[in-house]
Amino acid sequence: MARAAQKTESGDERIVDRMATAIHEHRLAPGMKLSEDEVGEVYGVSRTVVRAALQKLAHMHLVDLRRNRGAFVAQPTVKEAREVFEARALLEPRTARSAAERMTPAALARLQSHIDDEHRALDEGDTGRALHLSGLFHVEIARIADQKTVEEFIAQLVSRSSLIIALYWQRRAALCESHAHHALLQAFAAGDGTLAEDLMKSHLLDLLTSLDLRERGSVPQSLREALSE
Amino acid sequence: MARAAQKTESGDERIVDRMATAIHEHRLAPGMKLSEDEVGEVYGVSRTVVRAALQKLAHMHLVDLRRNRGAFVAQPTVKEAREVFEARALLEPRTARSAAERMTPAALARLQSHIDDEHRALDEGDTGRALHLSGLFHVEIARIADQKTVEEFIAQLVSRSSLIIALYWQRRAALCESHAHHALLQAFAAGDGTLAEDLMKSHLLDLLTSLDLRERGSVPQSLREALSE
DNA sequence: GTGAGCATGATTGTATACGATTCTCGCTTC
DNA sequence: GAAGCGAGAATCGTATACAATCATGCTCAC
Repeated sequence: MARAAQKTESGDERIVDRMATAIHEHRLAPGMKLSEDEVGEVYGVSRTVVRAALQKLAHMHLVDLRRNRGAFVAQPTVKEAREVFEARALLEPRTARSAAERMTPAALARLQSHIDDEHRALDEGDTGRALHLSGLFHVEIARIADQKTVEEFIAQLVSRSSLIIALYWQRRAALCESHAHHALLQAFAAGDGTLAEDLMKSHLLDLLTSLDLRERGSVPQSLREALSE
Repeated sequence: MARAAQKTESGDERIVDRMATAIHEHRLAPGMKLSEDEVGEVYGVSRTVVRAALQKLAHMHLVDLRRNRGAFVAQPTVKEAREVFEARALLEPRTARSAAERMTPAALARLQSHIDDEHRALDEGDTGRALHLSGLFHVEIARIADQKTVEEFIAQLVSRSSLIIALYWQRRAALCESHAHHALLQAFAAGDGTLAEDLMKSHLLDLLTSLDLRERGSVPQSLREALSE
């Protein structure tokens, strides 16, 4: 997970990466059915490896595996959405502080390039990809903090945030995000851990308030789903 | 994960539970090879379901999956051990506070019964089982806090702590743990969130200092392993 | 016309089979 | 005698086949 591109990427890992990216970029919508045969045909592999990939995605809470029913792109509930951001609030601010204290010029450059990529994607109108890159910014911070364990948690939470945003986003201004990231970058450049921690805290709060988390569940895509739970 | 015993537990889940328990209770030692054929024979299932189970255990960092080499009970490094306890320090104190604020008589009783079970196991000399139950105490707190997302993370970290303790434990006095848990219980009973948070913080610190985390790797179990890395 | 019951098709769960990679161990060679 | 090498065995990775479960649409009774 989040490891540098390993040349011999075991079959299913390739599929996990591509499907995860598709979900992050909102090309696979929440609730969509992921038939094993269909996925296998797309990637030219058998159901065996598809099942392994789907299981890994299920562990990340990106897909929902229902016994004897199949795999579906996850549909986080309002409660789950809140919990994800509460968990992020516990983990990320302190991690940002650690990152600031361990910052190096090379790491700073990587963060800057993430922001640049994000802006470029935004200019090209590819908001899905911009969102994905925006998430990677957060994961990169955890990596710089040299906390692999926390990094994995954050990576998972960022992933799930993608789905949450797809379902509950209400505000148009995606620009504020870039501003927040830019401010963080400056704190990192200054090596100001306290500032970085505070900025991250308010950035997450800002993200949370930009969601419409009034109890209503998601807009059911079919009558069946509206009644099934 | 951590769900109430579902009657129709999909084949591999049964194996995951039993193997995880075996690892938690230190019946499966770190570094031990887990041959797919062998495991399948033990549980009377085919390699297909064994592979699924091993994959899930790998996601929890309880087993280490090496491509074309097989599955092994994980051997956390010193660095990993530190990271796990740092992550716990980020998550658990605040979660304990939440739990204290949401405490109910029924939840309090469940915690008490956990402690009782732990003492009983200790009296019977089953330190492995006592350790396992001691971990479940922490997970139960997260459940009471009604934070499923954080609960899953804590469950994983507690699991990994089991392996870490198996490798790096140096202090005999397992009793201090029970004392800490008892003190926590009283804070919960009083509904004192601040106290619970502080107690949890120092409890985790105490756990950490009871480990011998000087750089030395693990004691290799075979000459081969001593030389392989 | 409506609703229950059943048969059929589709999809997942599990087992088995085969090819690929790694490990073992005896043999050759220096 | 020790190091390098290669054939055989063991183990893993993937594909395929079959069994179990669920969804769909029909028939038929009311």
